[in-house]
Amino acid sequence: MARRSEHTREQLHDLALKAAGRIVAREGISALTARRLAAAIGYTVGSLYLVFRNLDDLILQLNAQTLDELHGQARGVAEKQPDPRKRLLALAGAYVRFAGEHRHLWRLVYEHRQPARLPAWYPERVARIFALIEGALTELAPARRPAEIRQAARALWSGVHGVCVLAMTGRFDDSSETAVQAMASLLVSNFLDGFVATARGARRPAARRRVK
Amino acid sequence: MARRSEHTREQLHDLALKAAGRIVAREGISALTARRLAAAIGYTVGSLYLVFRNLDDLILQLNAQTLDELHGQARGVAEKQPDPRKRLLALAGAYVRFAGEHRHLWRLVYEHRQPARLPAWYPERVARIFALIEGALTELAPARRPAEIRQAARALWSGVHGVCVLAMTGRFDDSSETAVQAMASLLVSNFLDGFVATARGARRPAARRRVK
DNA sequence: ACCTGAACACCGTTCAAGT
DNA sequence: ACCTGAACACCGTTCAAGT
Repeated sequence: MARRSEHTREQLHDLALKAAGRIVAREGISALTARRLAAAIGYTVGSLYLVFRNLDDLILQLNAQTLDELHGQARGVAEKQPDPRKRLLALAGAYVRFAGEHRHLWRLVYEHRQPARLPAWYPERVARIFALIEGALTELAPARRPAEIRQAARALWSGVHGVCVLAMTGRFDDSSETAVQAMASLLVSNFLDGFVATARGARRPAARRRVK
Repeated sequence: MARRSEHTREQLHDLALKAAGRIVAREGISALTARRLAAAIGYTVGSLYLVFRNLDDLILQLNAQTLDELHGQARGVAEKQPDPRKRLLALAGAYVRFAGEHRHLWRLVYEHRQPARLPAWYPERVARIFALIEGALTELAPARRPAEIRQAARALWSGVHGVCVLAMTGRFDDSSETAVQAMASLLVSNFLDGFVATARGARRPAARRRVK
């Protein structure tokens, strides 16, 4: 039939990406198939391959979109909180909330098998989110070297991420928002207590006052 | 052809499970297909459905096997370390090592979409591993209530898990064993410092000595 | 009773053919 | 030039038919 070009290449691209997001959000990751997506935008499978290299490419771009949205939310939260400790707790809360609200899209971000050669714009998206964490950690422990801050940001945020992963995949008996929020807060506050306490002097705090 | 019954039902079951483990370990999760697995054990697809309800059922049993192996390694490490703090660090190290050595099998454990009604023996497997963490945390902070210990164990281990997740899926610039081990150690030691410090008195340590 | 293998309803991806 | 839709080589799962 070869329909008249009702959309430019770019429009088709955006149309497909938006539809893909809707499908994943509403019906889960496995519902995203080439045929299903093509039907949703009123084209046939073949057309998708005119705009994307393959499904992996499409998913990567969808994930970038998700990361952008996450970054937007995180920045909004970070801007409202001048105290770095409270800011980190708020960021963890925002992360948990985001994962809960967009479970499938969020799962797709980290479950998707990355291609060997990631386009440069992808890690940049991840780095932008980590920058918020690093900023707060630097304010909290200004004496730390940049490399230490980097490592701490990654360790801490992996931790928060891990809490979400296990919660979202139903590995806890209680996976309610509040229970998960509490766990994330516990992890962050204990980590920060330790991180700040060891900022100066011995890498590990000296013997503590014994419980009487 | 209907081959003579060379194996009992049980032998066929074990044969398939072992072959599945080998395939996942060597060729990755996506290589595990019914046809591929059937060929590996010298039967046809149909036979698999005589022994397993479906592929999901098979994967669940494979994951239980993986969890058993992980538990074995963890217990071995735990027994050798009487000091609870060092034990937790050793356990984190063992977890990171296990994830690195059995990346695909380990990924399958937490990426596999769990059926709505898990058989009881599955969560028991997970609980056995958490018990090791809870034991060490109790020794470290005996004043804590069991519910707090439980929550802390989950928060901390989710954290260690998260470090592995991001490392294994190549989200860090440096995903070498030593780099990941360092991150896991950092997370655990800072968390424990915080956890022990706040065990008594204020939930958050009072103002600290200022850097001069 | 045990096992086969064809069948069904799907996949991702390609590409000659139509307009 | 744009888009189709059939084709290819796969999936998981079922089940009548063979021994």
